[in-house]
Amino acid sequence: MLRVSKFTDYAVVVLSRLEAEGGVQTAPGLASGTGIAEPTVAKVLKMLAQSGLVEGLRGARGGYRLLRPLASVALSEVIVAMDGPIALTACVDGGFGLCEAEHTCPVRGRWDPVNAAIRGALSAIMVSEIASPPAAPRTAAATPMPAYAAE
Amino acid sequence: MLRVSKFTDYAVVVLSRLEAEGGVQTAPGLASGTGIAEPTVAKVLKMLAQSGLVEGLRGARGGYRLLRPLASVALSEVIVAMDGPIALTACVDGGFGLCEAEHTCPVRGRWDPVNAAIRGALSAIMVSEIASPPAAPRTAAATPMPAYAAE
DNA sequence: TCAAAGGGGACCTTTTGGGTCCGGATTGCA
DNA sequence: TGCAATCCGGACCCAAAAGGTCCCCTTTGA
Repeated sequence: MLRVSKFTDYAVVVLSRLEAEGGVQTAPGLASGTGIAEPTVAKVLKMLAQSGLVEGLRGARGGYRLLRPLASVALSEVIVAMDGPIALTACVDGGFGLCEAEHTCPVRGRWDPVNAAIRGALSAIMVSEIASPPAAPRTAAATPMPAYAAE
Repeated sequence: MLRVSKFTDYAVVVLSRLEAEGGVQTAPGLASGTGIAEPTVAKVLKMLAQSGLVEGLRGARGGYRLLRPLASVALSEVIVAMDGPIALTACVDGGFGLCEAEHTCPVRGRWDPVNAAIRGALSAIMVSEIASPPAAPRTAAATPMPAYAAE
């Protein structure tokens, strides 16, 4: 249903905890602090480290450290780190040979502006805006939300 | 990976075909015209009919008819019709009792502005913009697209 | 030298998306 | 009046991906 993976959700929670505590935190410590199972937290942190959002420090007294303040980390970066590149359809930017109805498909390549719009929207939101519990009251729903049939 | 279902893709193709041909089209006819398997097309059309985007005419000489021009149908409507409501996370607008770490989770309810932003972006794009093959050249990438690591 | 921690996989389980099929209801046409 | 075409609403099944766990190796401070 057009949703991000749970890992993205976890990542935001873990990042939030990392910034709240400050300094170097261990994976088990973050697990108990967030209530997420430890192996899962470890996996999330590994992925975040590979994307350069956190830094892993090995050895005894090691742990993970935030590399950038969450106010400068766009939500899209976290999503890309956890879920891979943001593309709403399988036909991304004109790949060939994958779609059998390639010659008849009138939609080829036309999803690009849609992807761009989504990326833009997610790049405008910083992780700190959804992570900080006692944060400044953000103007909720800056974008006009049309009235959908709430299923 | 933050993508819509194939059904949404199919729906856009079918709607496009429906508008291109005009009048009443049968499900088998649309299937052969689009290259999509017939049962799948039928399923897509059923869902579109339930959402009021097309109308099903029963009996012999029946078929499906477009109810509104695609230029007035927002892409978000199609996505909602096929994939259900647009909500990036499971915790939608403060549901209770589902998340075990409910009391410790610092992110509760804070995804709402994100959802709103996505909805807004998808509501601004009309189906005709991605459906029509010889359409007017739309200003691609109206939103600044940050440079991601293309995986 | 040892223990605490991250690194990088392989592996398994569950969910769900994607697709097919069937019987029933409706309606135009011969 | 019967028949055939067509939509309607499910149930059902399969495969792929997500979600989660575990193991062993490397690194490093005490």
